Amino acid sequence: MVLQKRLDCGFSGYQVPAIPRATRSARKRVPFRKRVEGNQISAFDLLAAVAGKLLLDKESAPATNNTRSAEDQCAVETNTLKEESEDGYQSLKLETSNQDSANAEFFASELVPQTSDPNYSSKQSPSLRNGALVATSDCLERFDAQKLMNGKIKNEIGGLACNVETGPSVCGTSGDGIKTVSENKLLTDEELDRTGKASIGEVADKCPLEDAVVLDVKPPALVSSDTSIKVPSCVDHNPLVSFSAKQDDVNIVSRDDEEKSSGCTHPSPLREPFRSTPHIGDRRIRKILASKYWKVGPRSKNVLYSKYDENMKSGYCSRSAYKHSRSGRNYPFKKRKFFYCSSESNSDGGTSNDGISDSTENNNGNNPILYSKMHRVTGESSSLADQHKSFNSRDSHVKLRIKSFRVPELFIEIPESATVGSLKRTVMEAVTDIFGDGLCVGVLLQGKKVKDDNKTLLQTGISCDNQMDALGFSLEPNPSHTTPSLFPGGSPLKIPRDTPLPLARYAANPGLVNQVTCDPSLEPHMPNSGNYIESNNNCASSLIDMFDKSTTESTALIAVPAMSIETLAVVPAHQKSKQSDVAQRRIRRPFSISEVEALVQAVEKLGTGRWRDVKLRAFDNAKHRTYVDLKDKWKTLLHTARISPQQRRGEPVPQELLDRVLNAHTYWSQQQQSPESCLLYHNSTVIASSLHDVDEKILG
DNA sequence: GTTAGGG
DNA sequence: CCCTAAC
Repeated sequence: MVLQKRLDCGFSGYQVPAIPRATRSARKRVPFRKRVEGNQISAFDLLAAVAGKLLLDKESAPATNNTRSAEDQCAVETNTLKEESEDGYQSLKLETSNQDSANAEFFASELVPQTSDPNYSSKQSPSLRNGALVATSDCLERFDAQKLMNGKIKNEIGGLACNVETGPSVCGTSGDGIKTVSENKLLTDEELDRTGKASIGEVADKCPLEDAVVLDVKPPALVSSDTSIKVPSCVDHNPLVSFSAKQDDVNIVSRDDEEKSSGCTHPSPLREPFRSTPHIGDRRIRKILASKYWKVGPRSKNVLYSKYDENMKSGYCSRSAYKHSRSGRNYPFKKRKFFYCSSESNSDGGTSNDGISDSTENNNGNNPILYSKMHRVTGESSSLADQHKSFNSRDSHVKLRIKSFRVPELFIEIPESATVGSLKRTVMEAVTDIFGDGLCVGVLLQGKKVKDDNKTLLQTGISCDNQMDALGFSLEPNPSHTTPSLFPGGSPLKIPRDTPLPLARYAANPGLVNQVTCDPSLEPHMPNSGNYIESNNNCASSLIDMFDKSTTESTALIAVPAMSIETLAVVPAHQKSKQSDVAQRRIRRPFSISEVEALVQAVEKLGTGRWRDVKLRAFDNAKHRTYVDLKDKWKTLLHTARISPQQRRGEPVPQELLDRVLNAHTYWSQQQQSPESCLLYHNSTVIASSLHDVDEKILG
């Protein structure tokens, strides 16, 4: 049979924007909308997702009206970089960045000390516990919700790690309006003007809370590299609110390759919103997202594998994730039904994720209006507020700038015959899956994960004086599923099984015929005529093994990690054991045509019932295929062969192979019953060709 | 450890 | 793919 040749592409990142080079050079802004319509892969979606994610936590941000001032409008710049990875694969790096730091800034708001009071925490959205990083970009505001929705954002997420670099530091006291020095001169007056127009109120109006609820929009995941987002510190996470900006306002700015250094992307999970502080950090930090290896479970025909970063291993994996992932794929953002500790958090208007608050010059966090609003909205307890206040007054701000987010490396294998469109869809799906549901941000200080969300930055050691290089951020799975640490007193680990967890499944579009697999280093392989699925298997297996390894070792799952390692660490022994008891379900790896070919050939020769031999003969090198798998596959092949083509799903198996399956099955069935019929059978011209090996063997 | 079959 | 009974 003819197998399609596949192309393997390694993606170290996605370049969001496909902004025309020329444009970029010119540093012009490209209307967001335009880009979207441009059928770009979704830079838009990606951005939206990212932005949304960062900005909102729908769950956590129920009702906030506040938004960031219009002034905060930010432009997202995109940078397209092409990289050549070591393995020779082409890597596409998608980076978006805000062009104007002045316009878009990503600030890390201080963490608000939280009380240990369980009640308190329960009220908060899980993500809120600490300072939230909220990044809101004006530009993103509007499109966000809808776009995001359209963007199919999925729940599960892998972890991303990013490093924060210290950017040009701007230190200011809380009182200072922190004005970021714009590195870019890109903004035009007009732009600036525009930016300034939107008022908070307007924004709020635009984004009614209800909408958010109704839509159940998930915070988009984010990711854009080099994107600086300014978020009012007081901004709620309410997606709607955040995205209230007009579309017009949203611009993608292409930026020159000036700052390519940033290859990082980082996500900021909204899940853990920080209570944004009115103050803005003094420093601007550039976060670099280190790409990790993400592993993606195969979906239907297409399989995307991404490497998961070791860091990510930290354990964001969960078996449950796998199962959930199936359902997780619904794009319409489902409202997350379950909140970790309390469902209240959802309704809690107070929730705000503010991790990074965007501050404009005005809002430095000092903006009284925003401030008050924030409190009101968040509904923080007075005590908390007080703490907050005091904290702020004496504390200097740490200003963080996220330079870029880097999408985890993904490897895609797709037939040459696949269309570009299918490739795009596949990639898009992979990306949306990854960012899909929410990401939470993990903070790493000098390589160590900062677990205590209640500690202040100061207490944690993150201060203006610190080397920001030591600060890193990682993307973690949605906290709502995992954030035990947030509830010191409670038992975090309850992960309700019945609760629909967002899953992440990186499945390729079902409609696609492409098979995406991993293997960067391998050349496209053709099935061998021999029984062995040689290189093919080897490659695949090696990759898979790698995946498996990382998965098991790290405990991190590809898709939706249920919890982080740390989380696990704090889990009670019994719970832990419980988890460990449940072996992780293996990732689904659809059989390729070449594998089917090999299987059929082996079975024709060896017969059914000798799966171990079949395994050794044809899949000895495919470590991930057990004889049970082969047996099961044969079973399904047989079933497939017996049903009408219309009823078949998945990557179509050549009829020829199916015919051989039926013939072999018939033949061997007869063999078992009456060995004598063997000869008779062999004479049959129908199977003769396919069974000639068998003949030889038998006859010989 | 394999096989076979249901889930 | 998982789980298990049966061998």
